[in-house]
Amino acid sequence: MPTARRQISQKLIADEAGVSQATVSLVLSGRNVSSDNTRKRILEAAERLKYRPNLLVQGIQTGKTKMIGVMMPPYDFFWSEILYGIHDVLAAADHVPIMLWTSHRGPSPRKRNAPDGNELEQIHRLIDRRVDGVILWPPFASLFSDHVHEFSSRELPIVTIDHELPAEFRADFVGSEDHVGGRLVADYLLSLGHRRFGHIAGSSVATWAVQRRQSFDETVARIPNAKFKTLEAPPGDDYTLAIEQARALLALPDRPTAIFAATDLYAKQVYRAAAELGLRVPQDLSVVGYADDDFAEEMWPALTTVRQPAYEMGRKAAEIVLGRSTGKLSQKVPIKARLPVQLITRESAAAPPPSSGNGNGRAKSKSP
Amino acid sequence: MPTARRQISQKLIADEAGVSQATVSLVLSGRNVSSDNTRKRILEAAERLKYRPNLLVQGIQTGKTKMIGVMMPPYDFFWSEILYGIHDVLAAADHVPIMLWTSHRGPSPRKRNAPDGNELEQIHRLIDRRVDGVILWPPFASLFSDHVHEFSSRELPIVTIDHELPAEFRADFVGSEDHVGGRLVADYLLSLGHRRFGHIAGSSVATWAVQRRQSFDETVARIPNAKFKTLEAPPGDDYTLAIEQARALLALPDRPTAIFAATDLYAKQVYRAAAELGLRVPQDLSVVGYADDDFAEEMWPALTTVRQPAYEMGRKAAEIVLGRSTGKLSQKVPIKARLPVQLITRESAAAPPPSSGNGNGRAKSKSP
DNA sequence: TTGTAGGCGTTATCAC
DNA sequence: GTGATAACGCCTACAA
Repeated sequence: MPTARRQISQKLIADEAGVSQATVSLVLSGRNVSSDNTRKRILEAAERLKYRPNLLVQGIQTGKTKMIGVMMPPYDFFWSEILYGIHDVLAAADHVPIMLWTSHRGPSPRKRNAPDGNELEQIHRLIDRRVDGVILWPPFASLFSDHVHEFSSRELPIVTIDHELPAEFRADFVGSEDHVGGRLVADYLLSLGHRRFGHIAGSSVATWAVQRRQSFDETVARIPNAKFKTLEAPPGDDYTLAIEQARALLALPDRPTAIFAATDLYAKQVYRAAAELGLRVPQDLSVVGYADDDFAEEMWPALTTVRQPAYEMGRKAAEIVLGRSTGKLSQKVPIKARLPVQLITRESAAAPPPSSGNGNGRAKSKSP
Repeated sequence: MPTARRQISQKLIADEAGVSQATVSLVLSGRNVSSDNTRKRILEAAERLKYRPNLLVQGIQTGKTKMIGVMMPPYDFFWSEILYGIHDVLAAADHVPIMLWTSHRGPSPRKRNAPDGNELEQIHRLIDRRVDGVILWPPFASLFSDHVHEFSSRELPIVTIDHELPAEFRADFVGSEDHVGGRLVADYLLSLGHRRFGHIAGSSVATWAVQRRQSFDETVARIPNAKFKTLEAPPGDDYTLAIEQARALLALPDRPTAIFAATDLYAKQVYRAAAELGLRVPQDLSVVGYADDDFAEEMWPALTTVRQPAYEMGRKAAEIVLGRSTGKLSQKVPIKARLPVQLITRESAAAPPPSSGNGNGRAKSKSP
């Protein structure tokens, strides 16, 4: 009968097997080719006692906790997919994610996405538990980069997703080809005959947003008679703002015939604003989103959008933190991984209405 | 210049402040009203050195890691809401969730939800890190209840959501009024005039499914001339099966005029099956879902469904584990918390078609 | 191959 | 109030 509420330790196994605790440690960790005899006794005792190693102790001993801080909420389909990717890679490597975030809720009318002022505390919760590295989602990385110094000053591996941190942080990055995505959309809309564009760009401090915007704008700007109007959002809650921006774009004197929304969530708001004005998508207004969220193909009409390989992005991010943590990834200069994107053509974009006074369909698009 | 790669410890602070390490411990943990003098010196030194406590050590000392195992994926909107609830309560209590699960992906055509055979390993990852308690989602709790013994035998607090474990596990439970939800749906459909029902019930081993089914069936069975056909799913992947079940129900000789889907996901499949047959919802077929997932109101037509207070359920679950872990919750008998549900009436249910040969609208529903 | 002993960064129990 | 000193459970030389 073991004393009181004591854990089942290697010491216990040692006693059972008649060896020293050190030997148990060696055998259980497989670092030692002990004699088959003692080895067997130890293994059996461990089995019998249902021994389980204490990774806390291992952590303070080895400096590795096999825990990764993941500051990212299950915000929507896209981010959940990324979480799946992270999870799978970590689990396969015998690591676990500690998932934290700093806003109370997610998107959709029922949710909010406001910072709650506890960013520093959350960071400290990770540091105090000595995670081996962290993965950060864009709003956090962009809004609270000061706090991120808490990580970098302790030389914790950092990977950001969809937002590049300044070089001083020495953070790795995983994203998708945002600089390609904007161009894909622009080319597509131009080829349909559109010449007046609106763009709901998202936060001006988020690199994913900036790059989508730039590549879109640049591509459109090359066409002589094309016009475009871009609306940015201030850092912070951009979702509720999107509906107002959509209304603003549609109220323009020279109303755009196509709107590029930098996320599918924004696109949804564009649909609403269009409906308010009795504009039909795509007959009166073409809309293109970004991300290929799960609801995109069920929107009505189904949303044309740019698909990012979310699950793979999550995997990649996890692989990088693990690589940094274990030292297997030695490349000094921060990694900037960009996975390929793909235009998913559905039903929300078509040729502009004939009366629109600019481009009017593929056939005539070359004769201004 | 501190030696090598040593952590900033209480010992260091002690040296800086000219006191013993023990005193530092007392002051930092606020367990002691030291003289204002030393207290100040210690606090300043800690600040200067950017000291951060090591919760790993604290964990092996106190037996509390302030980490909660959350075996639940960001499966969809509903489960993400629950995760938000859990997260918020844990964070407020200075705890963190370790989120793990055992299937590779979630729902939707792009996802799967099959067990991956790593359930035991995942459980051990939590135990090895000495979490203070665990929260389990239904598929896990119902499919792998054997493994759950790993927790209960170590007397770890267990809270299951939406699925009640047998008494031997001494597990607490949080759910919603599934026994009310089924009745709400039945009453509503009956009042519309329906008399022939189909029910896609989900797994027969999940208590949420069983209770929704029972309360639905019982309510319908009270009506003399009402018929109903219920299809269950075997344990495991029920999502891909739902479309087939929907087809089967609609192929019945006496085709149901209303189908109650035990989840919104199933309801979506019913829409598909109906579309395949050219049946219109709700004119030819009424459909009611369950959960009020985020896509429910955007389905076409908008889905009538039963809303569960997901976020609150998550909060409740976290409050219970915390209560158990800290001992503040002393009630011996397992808690069974059921939060209220609410019928959300939208557009997917209406009176049955006149030609349906059974009930035909509210007006005549009382004269058979 | 196996045992001894020191240390990891705390908390906890005593004395002083 | 404060300081030794012993745990906590394990890893890691270093010895034997």
